[in-house]
Amino acid sequence: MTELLAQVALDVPLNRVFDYSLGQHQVVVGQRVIVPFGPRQLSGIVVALVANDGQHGQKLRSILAVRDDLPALPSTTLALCQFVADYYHHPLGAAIASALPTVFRAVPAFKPPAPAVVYFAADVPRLLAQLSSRAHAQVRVAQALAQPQSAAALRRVHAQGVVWAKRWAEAGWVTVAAESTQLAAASPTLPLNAGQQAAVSVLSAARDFAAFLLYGITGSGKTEVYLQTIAAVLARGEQALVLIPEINLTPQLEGRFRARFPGVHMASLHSGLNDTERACNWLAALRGEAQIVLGTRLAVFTPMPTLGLIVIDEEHDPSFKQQEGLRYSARDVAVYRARQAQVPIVLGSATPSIETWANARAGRYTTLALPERAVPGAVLPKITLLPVKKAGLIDGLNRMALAAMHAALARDEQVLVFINRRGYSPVLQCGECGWMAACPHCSARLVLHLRDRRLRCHHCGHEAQIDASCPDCGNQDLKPVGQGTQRLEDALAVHFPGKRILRIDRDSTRRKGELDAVLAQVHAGEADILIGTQMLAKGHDFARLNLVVVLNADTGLYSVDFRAEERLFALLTQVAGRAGRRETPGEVMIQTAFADHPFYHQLLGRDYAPFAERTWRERQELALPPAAAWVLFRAEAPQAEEALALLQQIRACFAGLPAQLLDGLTLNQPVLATMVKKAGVERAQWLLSAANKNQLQRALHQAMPFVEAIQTARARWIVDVDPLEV
DNA sequence: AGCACGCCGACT
DNA sequence: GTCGGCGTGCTC
Repeated sequence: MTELLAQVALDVPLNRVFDYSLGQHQVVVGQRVIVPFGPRQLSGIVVALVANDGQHGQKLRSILAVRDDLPALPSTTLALCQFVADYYHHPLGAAIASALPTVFRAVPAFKPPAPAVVYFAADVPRLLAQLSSRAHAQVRVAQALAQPQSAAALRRVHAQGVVWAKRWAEAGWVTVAAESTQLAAASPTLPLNAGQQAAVSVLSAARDFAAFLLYGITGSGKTEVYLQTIAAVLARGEQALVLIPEINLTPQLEGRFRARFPGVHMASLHSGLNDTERACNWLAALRGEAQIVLGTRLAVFTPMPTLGLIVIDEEHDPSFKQQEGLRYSARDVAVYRARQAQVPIVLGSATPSIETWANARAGRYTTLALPERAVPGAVLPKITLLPVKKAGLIDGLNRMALAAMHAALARDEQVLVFINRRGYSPVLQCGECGWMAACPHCSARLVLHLRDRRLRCHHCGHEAQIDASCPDCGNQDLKPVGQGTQRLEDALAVHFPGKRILRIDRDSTRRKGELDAVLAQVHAGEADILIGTQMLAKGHDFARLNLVVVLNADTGLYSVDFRAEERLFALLTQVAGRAGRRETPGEVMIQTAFADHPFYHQLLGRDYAPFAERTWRERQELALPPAAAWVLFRAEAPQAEEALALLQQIRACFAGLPAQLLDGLTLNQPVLATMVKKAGVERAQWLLSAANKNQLQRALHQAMPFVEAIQTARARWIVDVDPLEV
């Protein structure tokens, strides 16, 4: 009988698995094990059991422990991780690690907390009769038990509250019950318009794999379509996986789902949860107890034994692509997973990514259009373009924008001014010689933050004193150039005396909970003018807000990044969605120097389709994704030359491929990164372009072993398949 | 990625 | 004389 070895995937940056003898342990594939690894111990997942062919000799070590805090991962989850590892050219162990909650990556066994319970005394007088009337604290706790009380609530009544309640429970005077989900009445199912009805019918009927683009303008009621489709999935006894962007309005959407499905076990998986909550929710999904899983991109890996539907809301959102480590696209992984699990997937957006658009127009995805707003009579906000002429601007604002703001404020409405630049001004410049304050660690300007009288680098966090005079020529006249949120706040305070101005950016909402507090202030009507960055673009629904002014939209046009226009369209559509969500029509004023650009023509047309079509044609003409497949190698080193040299070596690994694999590939030259120096290291990148993803993957699979074998002293590289930002 | 081993500067 | 800097080498 041959001895079996466990192949264990470990979260180390080595592209292989490690073999261990089983020792005395019973081991199955998918199980979590603790193994010795050099001088330390690591947690890993058994990915295969193979016969020992004796090739390891004395090197073979034995599994130290099998953890039963986690059921063996299903083979489908392992297969999904294997696909992700192969496609993104990342070690399997790292892929599995990113699929697991953090507690299952650590060596100690995870101990789930005791389920939350409530204490309750059905007969308080009988309980009180047992107590000495002089035991005032006990009496207070007993009286509180007339209502069901959580342990935390009892502790607030008295430090010993829980201890006493447990004692009384043993004596039978108090009952202990699981903290049941509040069985409130379900929020009503909303009536559907024709488009929504058609979408729900098609989606509810779909079995097996099918991909749908739910293409609905802002306010067209996509969420209601998800909810009613999910209701059908739950009725079949299947689980639904809902992926949402990484933004701070997860609680709102979660609330809406919970309200609709009050008795349904819903597990959320997002950054707002602590490690324990996340592990518990994840386990509930794995055991099939959680019927709905709602989470950000990391939730795409959650094992779900009876998965019946995947929903990706705001599928165009860049946060679905992980920007470090394993650089996966949760949207693309989700489509693969839907195919693997033979279930339908819905990608919803008002402004679909061009990738999804191309899939839809090629017939790979079925388009379900929601052309009308869900609330009858609700109108789209009016969009006006305002010219930016240096002479015509007052503190960066067009006269008409100022006039519209005055009018809106006079009607007691709120105004949102959207500016995508934090700080006071983005540049501090010498009026004499042109010197500008620059970061010593990055090839970037320092941003002037006048509030705390500091210069700050937005890329590495470096801070510096404001120079009294120009370090180059000694001139005392250093001027802030350009406008940020702080400077705008100062300017608006002068223009609108007495109005309450609230600035909402990363500087003003740095600490946890601060943003929620500020938003609550807005909802309570404690602000007249809101100044916001990107943060405010998404989701927030302010009732009294009808005017939105966008200041520096143009930075998205004529950008080096070919996806900038696409992002700007999505952003402005979302910003416009902030205005006039109720009965009053909203107004959006966009200050631009390029009013003639086809982009604005199409934005004003309020129809994404012509923009998407033009963009898709351009991508085809220029062979840009998704009309081509890209992989980007990034390298960093103390000196840019070393990074470039490493990229040349990587390039050589591809240049040496056989001719039939080179066909359709474009091997560009390594170039310096847009921001060469960042946080003290110098960076360069090399782009490899292929006619399609298959060709790219074939070349990568041939060449990557050679790339991984490159020995470098000081330079590091990473690979980014389907990069979002170039 | 960690962590150990291994050879050169400023301290009790 | 040692404490400790981080270069490079290995992990079944």
